[in-house]
Amino acid sequence: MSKAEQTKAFILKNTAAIFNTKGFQGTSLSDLTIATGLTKGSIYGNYANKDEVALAAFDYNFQKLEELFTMQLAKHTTAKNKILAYADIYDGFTRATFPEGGCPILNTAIEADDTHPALKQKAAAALNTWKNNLMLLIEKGKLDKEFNKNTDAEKAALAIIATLEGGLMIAKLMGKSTYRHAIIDNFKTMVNNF
Amino acid sequence: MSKAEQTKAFILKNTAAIFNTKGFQGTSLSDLTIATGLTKGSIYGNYANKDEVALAAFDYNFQKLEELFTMQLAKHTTAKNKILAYADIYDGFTRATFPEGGCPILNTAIEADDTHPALKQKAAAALNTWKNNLMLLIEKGKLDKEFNKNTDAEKAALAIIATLEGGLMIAKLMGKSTYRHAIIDNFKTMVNNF
DNA sequence: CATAAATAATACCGATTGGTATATATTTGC
DNA sequence: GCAAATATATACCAATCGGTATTATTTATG
Repeated sequence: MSKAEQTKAFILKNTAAIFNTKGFQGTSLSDLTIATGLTKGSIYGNYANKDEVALAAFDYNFQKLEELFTMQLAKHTTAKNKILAYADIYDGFTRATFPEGGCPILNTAIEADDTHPALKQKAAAALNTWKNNLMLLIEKGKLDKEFNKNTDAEKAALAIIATLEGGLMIAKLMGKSTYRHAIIDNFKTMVNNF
Repeated sequence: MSKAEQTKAFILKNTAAIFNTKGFQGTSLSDLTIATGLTKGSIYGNYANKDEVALAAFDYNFQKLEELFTMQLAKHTTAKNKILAYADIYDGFTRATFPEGGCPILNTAIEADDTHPALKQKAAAALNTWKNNLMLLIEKGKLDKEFNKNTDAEKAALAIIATLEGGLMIAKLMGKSTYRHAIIDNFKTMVNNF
């Protein structure tokens, strides 16, 4: 890895969480220089502008999320249990393993949908990836007789994402663990009914 | 209504949608002067600072949302049908009746949860109001034998909000009407199982 | 109609914004 | 180990940020 590649990675590692917490608009160039210890000149030597850093930061954050998903899902063998594992992941969004600032897809979707087409597209692509992975799991579950053969995989995948993201928003906003548990319970019931 | 009260209302009417679309950080004082045709001096004569305008704008947006809810729910008599009416409201979030920029609770929750305690608190209070209204409806539905007497009203209310808000995010991000319909279908199924 | 009080416009403030041209280090290949 | 290429820091830019003191203009009142 060349020096430039190292620095680019170093910048992402130290700023991705800031973008996910403060948002694109809320993150300033000086936030980036403070977090990295680098100067503006150095950052702009590696990225063309703030947009490029933000887009790369989104990729970084989404990749971390995917790694977390992969790791947690690997603990289970059946399709249904793998899907139920999302409950544990989102239930534990306060833990260090979960990206700081919450779900990057949700955060980016809400901030960028009316203001930043490039970021919006990134979020949309990420959500689509997630949806497709869920659909594959659901189809597998149908083959293994864990889910009803009449279950619409796409519909189910979208319902899962909506429940998790909406639930995450509520849990983070209200800070009540009873709410979080209630939502998780409902999620499990839903999955068990597929 | 005094001149000052008129101007304050005028400012809100012309800027609330901007805050809901661009967010608090994304909305500048000059956005406000352009949208109102007033000068900075005039705006700061009616509001102490940008925060005060933003907080009032949230109240304005949430009130509009409540009016929309009230109007649509009034079209139905039974508790279950009133709850199902939320599907139509959120399904039609692209229509002029729905606040421009999406759901103010969702938008504010995501932007402010880690950055702006006062706005976060407004969003939390709004969500709590909504949750309580839903719980009353669910309890009524239980009395009227529309819902199972074992249904946990709070759990059900939280599930409704999570599904709607998560679904709204997906629908707005992806822009696919089939996704929107799939989420609405799932919502209806969920409510029918309460 | 005159006057006082309330409201809005003007003109300004320092700080910060994202961004760049240039100079200085630091790597890298030979 | 020395050049050439690369990477980082310095110093600067105009524009905009949120905010304010002061002046001008309305508006209400006696």
